[in-house]
Amino acid sequence: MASTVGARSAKPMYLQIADDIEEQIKSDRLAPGEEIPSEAALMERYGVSSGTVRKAVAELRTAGLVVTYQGKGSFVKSRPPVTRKSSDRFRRSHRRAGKAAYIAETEQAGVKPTVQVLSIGPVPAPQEIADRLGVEEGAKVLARRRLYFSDGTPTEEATSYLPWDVARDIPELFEENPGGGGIYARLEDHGHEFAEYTETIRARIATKQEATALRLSPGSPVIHLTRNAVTTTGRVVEVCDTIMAADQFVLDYRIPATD
Amino acid sequence: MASTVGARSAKPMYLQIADDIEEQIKSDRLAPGEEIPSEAALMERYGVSSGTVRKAVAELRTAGLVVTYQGKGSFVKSRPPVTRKSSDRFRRSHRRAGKAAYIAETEQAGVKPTVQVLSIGPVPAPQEIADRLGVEEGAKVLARRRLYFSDGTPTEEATSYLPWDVARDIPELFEENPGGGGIYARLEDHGHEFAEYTETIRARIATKQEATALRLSPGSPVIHLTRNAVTTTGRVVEVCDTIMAADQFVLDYRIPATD
DNA sequence: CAGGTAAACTTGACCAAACGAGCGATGGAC
DNA sequence: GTCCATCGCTCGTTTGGTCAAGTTTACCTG
Repeated sequence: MASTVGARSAKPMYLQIADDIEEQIKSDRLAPGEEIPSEAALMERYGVSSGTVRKAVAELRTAGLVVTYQGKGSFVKSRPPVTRKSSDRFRRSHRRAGKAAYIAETEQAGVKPTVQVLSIGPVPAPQEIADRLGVEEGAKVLARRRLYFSDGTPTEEATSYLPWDVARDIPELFEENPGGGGIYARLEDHGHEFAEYTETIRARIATKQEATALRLSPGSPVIHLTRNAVTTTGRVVEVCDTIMAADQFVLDYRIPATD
Repeated sequence: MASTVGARSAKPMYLQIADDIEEQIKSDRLAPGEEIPSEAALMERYGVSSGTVRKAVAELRTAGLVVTYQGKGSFVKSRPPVTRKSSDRFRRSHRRAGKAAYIAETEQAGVKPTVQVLSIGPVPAPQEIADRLGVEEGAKVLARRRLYFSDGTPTEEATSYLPWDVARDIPELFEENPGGGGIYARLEDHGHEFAEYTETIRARIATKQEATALRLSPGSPVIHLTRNAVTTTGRVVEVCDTIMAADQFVLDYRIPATD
């Protein structure tokens, strides 16, 4: 495979090299999981310095096309099955069938979902969470923090916050496995009938902590989704704060036409 | 302001310098729009080489905290008023009051919205659009491409696609200004009564073209939102494909609890 | 004062090199 | 066969530049 990059081109060398490799990835000449040429090989092939090939590889990382490991090399990112999160995942019928929302949503993606509970216990409510729950900032709330995996890859980190006066009456909420249908089923078992769920969506670049938790390259985008679970009395009995790897999810919503 | 960075620290110098500057930004010692020290000044202040300060500044760019112009310097990104897109923006009452959806949504953000029409005319329908409109790929559809600005800053690039047999009966759709209430009002005037809007949300890093159009730094995240406007007969009479600067928008959705 | 030009300043692309940290294969000792 | 040390390969951090491209400031002339 000869280099087709000319020194006379107006485009910077590092972009030309990145484009070449991107083209190979897009045309499957470099398959997902396959290693791209090492820095030394690229330096020789394109006749440029180490700094220039590093900048090219950094471009590919920024574009989300490769992932790099020190001492190993750079690999084409595999494109995982995408999970669609639709409104249907909160149907009571799923819960009655023993399925928590995350089970319902990953089933159609054909991936094996697992969940790792990171912590369960009382915390002081951060400002935004307190506002949403209608409690004082710093008030005691129950936090359930967990990491979701699809086919062994971490895709989502989520923390549910529940008002203490609601949580303390439901012992399953303090267990790693809250039982069939998840915590929403347990809340319903205790008389909290849901009227609606509101979701707030933001997107940004992952923080260092998030990138580590979700095994993302620095600079990767994440979706930040915050959900209120609202009962028929208008009370918010759970706020779920979620960070998701953006390339792993598609969110679907339906908005009825109203006057 | 003395440098507090020690050579014996385990953290790489470039990250320490980036953290220092980030701390100044976060504590408003460097205000939005203000210039951070030049590369030469940072080199002298921290006693490091140009490559190291450049790497530090690149970190800040990746984190979305600064924007850099060749020949000028690096500036703290201003944090613009955030526009919330909620379900309410599609209310018929807004349209009857002469407001298109984008007017309704920017009003509460206190920003001055403007729109620049980039092109209006027939195009062959791309695959995903064709699938959504229920036409053949490549079929003739009307495309209305525009750029939205808040307070003079581009925030969103949107293309509406309408089936040709629907569009050809509505002359206003071929004009830059389709009239009060926007194209949804014109579609309703012609008997297309809306039942619902479906929205599909993705997030990713902006392409080069998108970054240029929205004046974003390379590596900035965008929200990709695709909406179907569905009539009471179940027909999709418009697909709107939108790329939004992620830091400028918050999306709100309500999901009714159903069985 | 206004306009043009040159100099100074700033970032972008690129070079060449050194050393540290991490990974995996290989070979030798037990 | 297992374990450990060594070596070669790979990327991460850093140095110390040069030249190109863009912006701003200073100076000179009309």
